[in-house]
Amino acid sequence: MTEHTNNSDIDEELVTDDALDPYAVASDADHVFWADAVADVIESRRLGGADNQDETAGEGNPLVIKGGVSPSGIPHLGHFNEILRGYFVAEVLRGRGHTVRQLFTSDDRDRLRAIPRQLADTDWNIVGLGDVDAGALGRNLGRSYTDVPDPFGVRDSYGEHFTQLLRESVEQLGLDVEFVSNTACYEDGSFDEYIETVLGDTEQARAVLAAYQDKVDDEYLPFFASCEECGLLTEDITEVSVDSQTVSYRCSDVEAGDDVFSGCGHEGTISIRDGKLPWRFEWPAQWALLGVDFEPFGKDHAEGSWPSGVDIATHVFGIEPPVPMVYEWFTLEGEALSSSSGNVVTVAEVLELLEPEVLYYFFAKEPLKQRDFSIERLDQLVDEFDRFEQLYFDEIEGEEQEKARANRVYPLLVDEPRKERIRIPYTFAAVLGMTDDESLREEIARREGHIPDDAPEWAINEALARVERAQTWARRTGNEFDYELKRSALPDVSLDADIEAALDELAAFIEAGRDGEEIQQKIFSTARDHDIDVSDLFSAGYQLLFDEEQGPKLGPFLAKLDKEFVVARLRRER
RNA sequence: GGGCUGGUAGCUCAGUCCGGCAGAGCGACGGACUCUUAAUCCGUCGGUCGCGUGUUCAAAUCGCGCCCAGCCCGCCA
Repeated sequence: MTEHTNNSDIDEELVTDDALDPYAVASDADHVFWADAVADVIESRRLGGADNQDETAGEGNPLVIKGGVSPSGIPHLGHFNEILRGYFVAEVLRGRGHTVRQLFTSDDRDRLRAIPRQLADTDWNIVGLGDVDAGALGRNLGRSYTDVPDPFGVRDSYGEHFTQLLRESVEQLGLDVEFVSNTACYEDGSFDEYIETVLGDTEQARAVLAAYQDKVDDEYLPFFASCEECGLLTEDITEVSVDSQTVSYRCSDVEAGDDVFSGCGHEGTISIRDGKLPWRFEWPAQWALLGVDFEPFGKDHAEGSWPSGVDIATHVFGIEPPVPMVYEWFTLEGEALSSSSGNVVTVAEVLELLEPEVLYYFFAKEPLKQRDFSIERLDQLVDEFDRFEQLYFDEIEGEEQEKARANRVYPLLVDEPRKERIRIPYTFAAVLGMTDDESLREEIARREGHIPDDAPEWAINEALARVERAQTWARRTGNEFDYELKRSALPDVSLDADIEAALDELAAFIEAGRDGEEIQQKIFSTARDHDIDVSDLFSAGYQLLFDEEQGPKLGPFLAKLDKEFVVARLRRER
């Protein structure tokens, strides 16, 4: 039981109901996977009620899972909580025989409140404000995202641009999610009846909301109008006519949080389809319109919006609120994800670094724990996933609980569990990434025992695809795996005379045509013959090839490169 | 003022709901592999489980009180 507020006006029965406690829903001792606990609550709450005989949600009456965000800027990893948390619950429910629709509302009638420092263009290039007409965006502050022009001049609006980018990420993840535009719902009249309900009994609306917001007084009218003259979403509603579905307004300044947006002073009358409900009413109206059964949301909504939403759903719209779930926010490299500040990582970027199933795995972890997504330490996440996968296939030992968890969750991460799949350890894949020669990559991976002799072709191809990703990771982070063959120019290296003599001998040996093992042997014997430390000779080789102190197993690597280049390089000629 | 999460090995974390020998991966160190790779295999080191207190035969785990860190809400969405 959680007290959301100490305001005595609030309906005690509602807020003490565990099924409506967004912190309690996902915690259940009987399940190893949180989504199972959530599904239990959804079944008992939304299907098993006394006035509902349906035990299974079928085609005609599916369960509805929703998420949603404002299209305020670059869609980043954190936004995918709204989709992937719901996805796992949807999959669990489908596994129990229910039909489930997964929806995502783009809250695109919200106001543009701040200009992000970074934007992404139509092709996902991250650009700064200097690359767009920032002044034009600034003049549109306070207007709906769908009333702000697309800064890249391609799509109909700012809102549509960023919604489309989000949709592209969803498609990349192979998810089946129906997008709903809030603006479209206003424009086509879908919200009419809910607006009429709110504006038709403003006494009731005020009475309910007043328990949560002190600014609600006897004059308060819960509606924003889009000014005909300047487009500002103004809150100064002077008159409401439910019968004619119009509101009159004065375009006054708007204070929204810390921001103030100047109104033009225009007075006019508009259709209710040209305005919007305040968020506190709009959210429950979405539940009512779309029949939402479950909705995950960030902890920012847990204390204000959610309890008031429950109250409004129940007492204003007369519906059951959906089953809720709070998720904690991710950080990126320890810092808050933020579109506006530009500390973001996109799904497209992440998928260049790891397989989709690893990203799914990240989102399958406990929702209430704060987690850091660290690109610097991405190898740890991938290793963890690989281990999880091996637990599922009984390839390694593990504690009972983690095995149970792997058995339950792993099948939800992949299209189809395939025991024959091959995973090259991520950091080793990064080592392989130092050469662009694909046959050499495969040969080294085979030699090191990462690819079995009887491996199917598809498994080899998928395993080697990780090499590209790990290479991208190494280059992006500039870490210790970020080295590449310095083929075009001789690195600036100073070597002792005895080392140089050994290199010359090695070059002559290689020039005669030798295989990898022979060369490897020769490195050791040459070092002995010249009475130098073996590691110094290896180091000299790595410096000449990579400008690094260390590298891959040298003999086989040299053998795979073109002989002419290797000989010349060892002789420090080019 | 309120809420959430975390503090367990050098690092990242599991275990806490339901009390029963303190765990994993990585790193480090040592060794093996005719060979000092960043591979593979074997092994070793490493923890007053944030602090205090209560309950208990038994506490990382339950109760109470603290400390530290991060985040959210306090009327924007």
